[in-house]
Amino acid sequence: MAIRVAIFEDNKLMRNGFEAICNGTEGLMCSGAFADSFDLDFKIKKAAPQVILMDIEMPGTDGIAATRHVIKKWPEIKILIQTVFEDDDKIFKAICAGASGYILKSTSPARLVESIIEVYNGGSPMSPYIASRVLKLFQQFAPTEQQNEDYSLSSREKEILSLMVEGINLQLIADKIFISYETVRSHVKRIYKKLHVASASEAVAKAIRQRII
Amino acid sequence: MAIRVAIFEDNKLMRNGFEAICNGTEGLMCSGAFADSFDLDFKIKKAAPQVILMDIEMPGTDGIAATRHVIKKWPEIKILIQTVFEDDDKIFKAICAGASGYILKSTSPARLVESIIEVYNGGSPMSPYIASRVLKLFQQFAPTEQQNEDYSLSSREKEILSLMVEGINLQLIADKIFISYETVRSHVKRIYKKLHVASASEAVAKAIRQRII
DNA sequence: TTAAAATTCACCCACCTGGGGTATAGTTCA
DNA sequence: TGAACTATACCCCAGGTGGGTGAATTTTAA
Repeated sequence: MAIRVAIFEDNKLMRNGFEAICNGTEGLMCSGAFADSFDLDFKIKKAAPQVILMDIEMPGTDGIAATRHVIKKWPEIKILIQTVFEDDDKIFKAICAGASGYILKSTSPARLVESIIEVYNGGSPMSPYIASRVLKLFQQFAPTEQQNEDYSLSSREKEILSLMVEGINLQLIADKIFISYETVRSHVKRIYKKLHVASASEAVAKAIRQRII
Repeated sequence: MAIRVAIFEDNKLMRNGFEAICNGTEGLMCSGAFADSFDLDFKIKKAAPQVILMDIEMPGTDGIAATRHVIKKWPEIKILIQTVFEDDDKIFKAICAGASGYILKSTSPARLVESIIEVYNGGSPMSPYIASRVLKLFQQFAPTEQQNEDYSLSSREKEILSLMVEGINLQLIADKIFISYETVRSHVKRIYKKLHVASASEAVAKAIRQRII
């Protein structure tokens, strides 16, 4: 029994190309090729796909919202995102929406077919670059058991750093923890030295990324 | 120039097998094959690898701790974990330790070679099952799908914001993207309005937390 | 108990920043 | 074809920030 694949892709050339690839491959068949996500439910019901090849940029709801919607309604359908976007935000949102794989438009037809079969079998094909971005993001968000490089901030310093992360300015921090403005500045300067940074932005970025606070 | 690969694997048969595969492949060479991670630094210095094929179960410090150590000391070395373990905890720890890829022992020699080349080129090969586990874990740990407000930053604004996140000051940003200092300031002010913030730290914090860039 | 941190406070100075303007050229879209 | 937006650029000004230095007091660790 061939795997039923639905295609959402607004570019006609690509859509036809994907359709041809699917139908030309043993074990795959295209059960629907659509240019937009209007009437999404109707299209899904009609195509009854097991795998969806989903473009992100599309008329109607974009591919990520469509993914979220489909996964919620038909959790058994596997969705393979295929797009030109390689920015972290898109990757992140697509994964959170429940996509099973994420490949770039530059992927070869052979690899595309492989990927469709892989998602169908429960795997998660990703283009190499995407995979490395996912790992990077993962490292960022993981509840760090990683021994955070020890900058040996004192507790007061940590306290002040976390207030800085809130975006509170130094004068207000002083008021908040009942010490003088100049003292706050002393602490801040020491924090910069310990973190090897030279500005509030850098300190904040480092604090958040490395969960120092 | 062949990619220098070091192998850490306690099973002699497998170690010899991997070594043979590397040396038998155009573009790869095994610059060291070790059964344990004792004297790790010495072994790394001796082999001077660009990619390490790392087993998890090993005498001495286990492969994950070894990964953590090597990445910290030689961040440019790419580490490809190869193991029989497919449990979430191991996967999770390996990624957090800084591994670039994670493949199973069941991987074919051809795929193994591909994977080594992929990590060397900055990609992150993962066995299909591992990849799907990573996505699952990712969904678990991802900061709760706060409906990412759309701040509709222009691409220039995003570019500048991301430079700010790097901690680069406005003058240097101007130099870097070849526009005047005052123009950068104009952009920055507009960014602040769009993000409803009033300082660089706040903007950076918001950008990182909500992955706006 | 003595040395080393941590915490507190102050002053100086140059420069950066945030907020307020204004203005022009180019693009896009209705 | 205008309106809206974007990118570019400049001005002013008050106040914030980063860096340096110095010093007193308390807490912690050796």
